[in-house]
Amino acid sequence: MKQDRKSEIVHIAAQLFKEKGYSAVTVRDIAQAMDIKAASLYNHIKSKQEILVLIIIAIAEEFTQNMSQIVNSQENTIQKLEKIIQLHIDITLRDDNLLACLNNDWMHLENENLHYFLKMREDYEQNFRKIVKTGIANQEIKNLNPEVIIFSMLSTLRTLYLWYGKKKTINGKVLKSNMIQVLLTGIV
Amino acid sequence: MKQDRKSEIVHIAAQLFKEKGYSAVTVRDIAQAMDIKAASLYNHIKSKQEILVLIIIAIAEEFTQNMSQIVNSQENTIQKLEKIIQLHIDITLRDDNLLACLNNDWMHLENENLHYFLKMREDYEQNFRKIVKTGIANQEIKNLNPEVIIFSMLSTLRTLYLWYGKKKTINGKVLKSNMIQVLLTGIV
DNA sequence: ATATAAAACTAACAAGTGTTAGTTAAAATT
DNA sequence: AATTTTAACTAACACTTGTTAGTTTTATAT
Repeated sequence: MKQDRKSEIVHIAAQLFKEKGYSAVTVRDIAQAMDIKAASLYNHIKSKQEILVLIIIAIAEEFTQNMSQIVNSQENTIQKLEKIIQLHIDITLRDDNLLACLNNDWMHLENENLHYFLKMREDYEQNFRKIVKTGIANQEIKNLNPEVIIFSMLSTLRTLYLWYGKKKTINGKVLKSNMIQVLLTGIV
Repeated sequence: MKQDRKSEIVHIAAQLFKEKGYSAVTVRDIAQAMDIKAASLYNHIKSKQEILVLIIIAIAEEFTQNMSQIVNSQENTIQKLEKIIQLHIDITLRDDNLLACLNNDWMHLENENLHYFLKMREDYEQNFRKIVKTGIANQEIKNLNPEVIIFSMLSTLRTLYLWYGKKKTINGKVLKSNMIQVLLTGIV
């Protein structure tokens, strides 16, 4: 089936992009990794750029949609933050290569796709900010600079793929409970 | 003086590398940003690669040296962790472009420089690990998975430049105290 | 078995890559 | 003022880039 081969290209490309970045990976590199010639890729994809779009946009939409559900739910702030941690862990464990690519290569998206991505990213952070500020107002979390809180949590969650790549031993549940403790209740 | 022009190239290149990554920036891009022709760059530098080396290695050595002092000092674990936070904040506020480049483009270093960098990075993390494990043994910090603690702190500190780029308003001291609170004592 | 579609191939393109050679203008030193 | 050094320039190189055209092989459907 056609979709299979295309998806194969996307996943192999994502792995290469993770290692060297979008710009440093040539279509000939991707073809070689699939054991075909570069021109043959174009039976399945429209351009190198299309590969990048397929990698990034789907995952970005998944984050956006889940965040929207979380922020609109009836749970308290702590539960919402735990759900966010869970979301990042789930996607990282499932698709760490795609996620690496989203994190490192989004700026090579072009035109509408770049704008669409940036809009989603902005919305995501805005929702995060809303949760944190509500939590501070409710005295569910400490009255610290919300931007520092958001940035600290997000940078850890966003780069989880870096660390998961090395230590695939730890299982999802243990990871989640450790992350929640470290990120929410601190280490001291 | 010759060194001035060379350093100018390095800093302008670092800014471009931060925006698009090492591979996506051409020597013609760098030249244009300096308002000269690409070939003229080669009166000052040996190669594009040399620029990358100059950007990354000096800062990596600065981290290595400071970490070595911290780990060998007589202070307690909390004080050591605070010193590490301080170190990252100081370098970020001073050289955020160089730091961005170190974080994103280190994999484009070649041969000995790549190995040298990776060795420094490994040593840095090893020293961090030692501090954390000692802190757990002394019951100065909670008995959580040390890798999760290290990863969480490091990913926040390493990507500080991302966030500082947007909000240059916050001053160093306030930033430091907020970071210490968030990273060490948690938000709940 | 034959016709159709899918997916590989070879060959080539135009544009862009880092870099070198040789030359000229500007600055610093004698 | 003459000379040397520094740093810019133009022109070109060999190679790599993403992509297209046209063709052949492989798999699917009739």
